[in-house]
Amino acid sequence: MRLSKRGEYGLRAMIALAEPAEKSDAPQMMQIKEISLREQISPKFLEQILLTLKNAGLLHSKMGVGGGYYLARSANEITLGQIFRVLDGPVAPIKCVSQMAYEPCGCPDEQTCGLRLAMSDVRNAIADILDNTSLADVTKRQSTVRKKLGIR
Amino acid sequence: MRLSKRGEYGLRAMIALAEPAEKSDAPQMMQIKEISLREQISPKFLEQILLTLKNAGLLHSKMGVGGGYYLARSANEITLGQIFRVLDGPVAPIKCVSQMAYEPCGCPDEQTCGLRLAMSDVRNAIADILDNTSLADVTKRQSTVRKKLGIR
DNA sequence: TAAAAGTATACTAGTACTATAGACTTTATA
DNA sequence: TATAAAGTCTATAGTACTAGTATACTTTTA
Repeated sequence: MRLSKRGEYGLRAMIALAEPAEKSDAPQMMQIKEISLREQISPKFLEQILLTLKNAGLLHSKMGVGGGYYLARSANEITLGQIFRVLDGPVAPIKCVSQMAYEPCGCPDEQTCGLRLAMSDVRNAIADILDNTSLADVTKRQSTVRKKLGIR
Repeated sequence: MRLSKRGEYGLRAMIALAEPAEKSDAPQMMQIKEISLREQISPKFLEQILLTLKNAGLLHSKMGVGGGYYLARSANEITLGQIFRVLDGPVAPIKCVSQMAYEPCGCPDEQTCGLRLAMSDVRNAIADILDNTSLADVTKRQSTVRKKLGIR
């Protein structure tokens, strides 16, 4: 049940972009280099990932000097589920329970397949979290934890 | 978030072995060939999978003529989580939230890493289902569905 | 017009996945 | 006691995927 590096890096980058800049509440524009440095990700690899996210409509970019990437929508309108699916594909552990990419899995009778029933529960549990957690939720939670620990 | 074929086949096989035989309530002994035929799995591949499950202590076997595989414990003492972990490894989507195979994931500060907090929720949701669903639960649910649909 | 920054593809080394093959061991039974 | 049925064990092969590099190109600003 693994999140790929692409997925991990993409999620980290999106969270970084969702963090409000110091003193300001506006989401920031950041450059590949900035993010790659801060999150310790190979800049060339990150480049690909951000491009994918951009082509999927989750990021916008500005080319040229002083350019960079920024969120296409506000942080509370982008969910972890959206990002995950772009980079890592369907959430479902097995195709026959996928909402976004259903395919029969070859069991004799799908309706009564016990594995399918159980995996369907798993899919729903994962999707429930990922689709109901926005980037804003994540950054909010981060700063709550920081405050509680007295950090920064 | 995918279940591998090994995991899928292994789970299917274990469920098949947990289904009580006709008229009897005792869990059955089945041969590789039987299971592979019934579940449409390459017998040689299934062989490996069952061996792994046996070496992990979830199955017992009888060699020689009239031999086969049978569950090492009763169906309500074997959970989907146990089977999953043997065949597909840790449940956690990212190593830094794994209970069974923790490893740092390289974020600057683990305590306040937003991705980690979210993925921890996901891990717990998956583990909660997998570790609290026994083979007996699965077969019970299967037969309930069958009854409701008036099948068999 | 030069440099900064994103865009787009192609490529590659390594690893994991999904099997397949073959030789070996154990057991029942004719 | 020989034979066949059945599990055991290890090696290997083809393919796909992963993670990352490389390179050439376009856009924008100063």
